[in-house]
Amino acid sequence: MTESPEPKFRRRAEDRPDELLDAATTLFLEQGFAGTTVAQIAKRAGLSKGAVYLYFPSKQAVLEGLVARAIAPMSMQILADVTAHPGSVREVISHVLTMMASRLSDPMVMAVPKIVIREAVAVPDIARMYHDAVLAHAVPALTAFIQDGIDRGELRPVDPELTVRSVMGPILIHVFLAEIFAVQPAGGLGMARLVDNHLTILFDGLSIPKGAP
Amino acid sequence: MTESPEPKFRRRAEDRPDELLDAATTLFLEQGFAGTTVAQIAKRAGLSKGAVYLYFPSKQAVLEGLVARAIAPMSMQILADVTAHPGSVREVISHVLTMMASRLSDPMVMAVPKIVIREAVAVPDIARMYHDAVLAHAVPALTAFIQDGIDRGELRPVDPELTVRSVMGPILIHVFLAEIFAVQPAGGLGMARLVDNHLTILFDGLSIPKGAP
Amino acid sequence: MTESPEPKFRRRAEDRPDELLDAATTLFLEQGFAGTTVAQIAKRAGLSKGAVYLYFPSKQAVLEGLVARAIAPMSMQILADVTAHPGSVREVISHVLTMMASRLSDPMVMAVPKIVIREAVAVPDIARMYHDAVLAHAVPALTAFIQDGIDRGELRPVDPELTVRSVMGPILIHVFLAEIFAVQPAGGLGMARLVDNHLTILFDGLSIPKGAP
Amino acid sequence: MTESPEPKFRRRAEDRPDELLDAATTLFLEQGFAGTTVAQIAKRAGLSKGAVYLYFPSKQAVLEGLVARAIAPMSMQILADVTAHPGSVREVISHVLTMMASRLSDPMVMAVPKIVIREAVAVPDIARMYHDAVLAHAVPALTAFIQDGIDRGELRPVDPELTVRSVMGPILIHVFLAEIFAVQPAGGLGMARLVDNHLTILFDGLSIPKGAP
DNA sequence: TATGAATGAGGGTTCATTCAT
DNA sequence: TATGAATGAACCCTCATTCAT
Repeated sequence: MTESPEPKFRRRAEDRPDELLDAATTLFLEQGFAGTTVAQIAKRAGLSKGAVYLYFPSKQAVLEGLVARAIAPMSMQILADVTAHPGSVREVISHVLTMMASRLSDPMVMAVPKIVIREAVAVPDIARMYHDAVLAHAVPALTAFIQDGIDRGELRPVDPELTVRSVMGPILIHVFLAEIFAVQPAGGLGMARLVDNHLTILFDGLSIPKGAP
Repeated sequence: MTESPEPKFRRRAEDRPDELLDAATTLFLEQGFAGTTVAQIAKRAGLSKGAVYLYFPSKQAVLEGLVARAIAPMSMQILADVTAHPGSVREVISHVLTMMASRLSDPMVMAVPKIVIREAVAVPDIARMYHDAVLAHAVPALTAFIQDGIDRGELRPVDPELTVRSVMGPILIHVFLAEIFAVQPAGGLGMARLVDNHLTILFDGLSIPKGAP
Repeated sequence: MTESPEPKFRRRAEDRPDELLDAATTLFLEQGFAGTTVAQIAKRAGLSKGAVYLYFPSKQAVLEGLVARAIAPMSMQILADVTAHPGSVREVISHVLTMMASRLSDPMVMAVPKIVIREAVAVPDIARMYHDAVLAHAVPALTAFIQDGIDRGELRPVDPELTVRSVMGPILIHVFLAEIFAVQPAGGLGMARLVDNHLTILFDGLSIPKGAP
Repeated sequence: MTESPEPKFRRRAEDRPDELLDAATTLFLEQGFAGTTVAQIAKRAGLSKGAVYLYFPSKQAVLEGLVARAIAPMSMQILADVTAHPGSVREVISHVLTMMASRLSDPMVMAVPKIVIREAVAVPDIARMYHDAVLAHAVPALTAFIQDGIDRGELRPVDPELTVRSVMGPILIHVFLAEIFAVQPAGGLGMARLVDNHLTILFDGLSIPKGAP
């Protein structure tokens, strides 16, 4: 085979879809789906406008593709975190939240859920994709995990399905407040401190124990 | 003939803006801002397209107007709830969350925050409006309230600012899961049960007290 | 009779058309016909938009009305100046040009011809109106007057019709250069100086007479 | 088959801008800028409406482009005519006026100044463009040329700046009378006769010399 | 594979004109 | 006579998509 092994200035065609998805993710995040033109995506990916249609049949397909690409690993991760519990409930949840917090701190990871939330109304497909691939797995897994903790006598006998909201909610709201409304605590995002504070409340409660001195 | 059956024109319509805002709220919610045309808004409000511009200088002004209209009462309510605390911290927070839960169950009340979250990226003005009018008041008020509880020895010495996330997060995430991804517990939305479950965890913690039999 | 004899704040209805025409003249001059809205005219005349249509059937009718109003006196004046010649050709033309120069220096007098020239292309009616009322009288009158001068031996045997251009052209171009392109001589408009200079050339020629010492 | 009969698309069309400018010139002339739609321009140039925006960012840019295109050669020509004077003042001016008259007789040449005069109010940019590119060069050049003639003793000691009006005015007014008001001498436009008549008056004056028999 | 000229439908906005009051 | 809310027809401009090369 005569062709140069590493052509510097020609990307390999099979990288193109990913490059387009990267470009689109950034742009959809910054400007919204409707506010982003195909030309902008193409330019940012270093292609011509027409070439985008060689890889995706429509602009909406780019959006769906970007969600699909992000979903797989995310779904895996959460399940892995929850399923493999090598310790007490508190230790596992502590680990899951810490992992989640660190991942959500990465703007590129946050990007896709934010886009999904924004565009779900107009493109119901992607809401369903996200639901089916992420939530439909993660929420039941967490629910089962909490049920397990109750069954084993580690946790108070709460409603496990509703308790999932208590476990995840504070972390998610923290991130959304910061991302959407730029509402941050005095000292910066401080995800570690947040997780700490949240875990204390989550397991020990806000109230000072009656019997304490 | 006692009254004209269908007046083609309505004159001196000082409630036209409100009718337009109602129409726009529904449509923005269902189709997004970009996906809604001025003609649709007009039609739903029973006007011609051009008449919209008698009341709002632009489509974006309709969006801003709709947010502005919703903001005032919302901001008042939250503050009123938090400021007037006629009981223990637990009682007040219980009351606040119950109120909030009941209000968020009303689709027309949820509509505006959902629209704001969706459109905040593309129209930063409305994110700022919402922040300034609602969050900038509510979050500090809650923070101060929690600090107060700590000072009075009712609450564990947590970080009050971060704790606000623990107080509100679960309720908000519950609603969002339901609204955006149609994720609901087995028995329906069940806001009352959610608040109950959350309050138990929030104040008493998930863990079963050590000293318990 | 109880009503006040001089109602201060109610203009008499018969003044309305003139007030509208005044307003329109200023606005058309500043912004062009297409660039002026009926609402602007109404506002400037102190009426409501709808009231304009009580006096003029259309926006274009306002334009035509404004031209018609200005045409009558202008046409009279020129004819009077030319027809009644109480002196030599040079004296009469000197007088006509001086009169014309002084009138053209008045912005409100210049306004209408400027508007006509601008809008004549799009609204052929007003070109014809202006032509019929002003030019169709003034040009032949001047032509006849020059022919007369030739017949009486006062003027060189030139083509009288073409000579009208030589008589009027310099003055008109001077004004247009100033009005449209803001091209003025060093010392300001200087209409008197222009007329002087022009008359000298017009009657004596630029060339220095051969027989002069 | 030697050639495709009617190519639906034309590619790599670097003369599209010129075709658009030609189309726009005709239409602006006939209907005015405001009275011409982008669709009309496109249709006349054989393009779709949207394609116009591939070549010009706005309708106004088309207007400016059309003026810019016409300005360059016009400015050059006038300067060349005036600067290179290979003869007496009378010979040069005779040549300049003849040239000018012949050029102004071409409707496509007259088109641009007419458009500029019409639209200068609404789009002040083009008045300035025209002034800077054409008048700011031509008027001073003519002024200097006349001053030169005076200095060399060929011309009467007139005001050279004002005299420019006397030189050019009659020709310009002749054209404008014809173009705008369809006022023509009995025998048609007759530019040659006009220039002749005007030159005689300009250099020798209307008056019959005193000393003549 | 890649380009970019070209299309054409559609949206926001303006405004002359009408009409109920 | 006077108002000004309301209409509806355009118009400018954008942009996803197509297609000849």
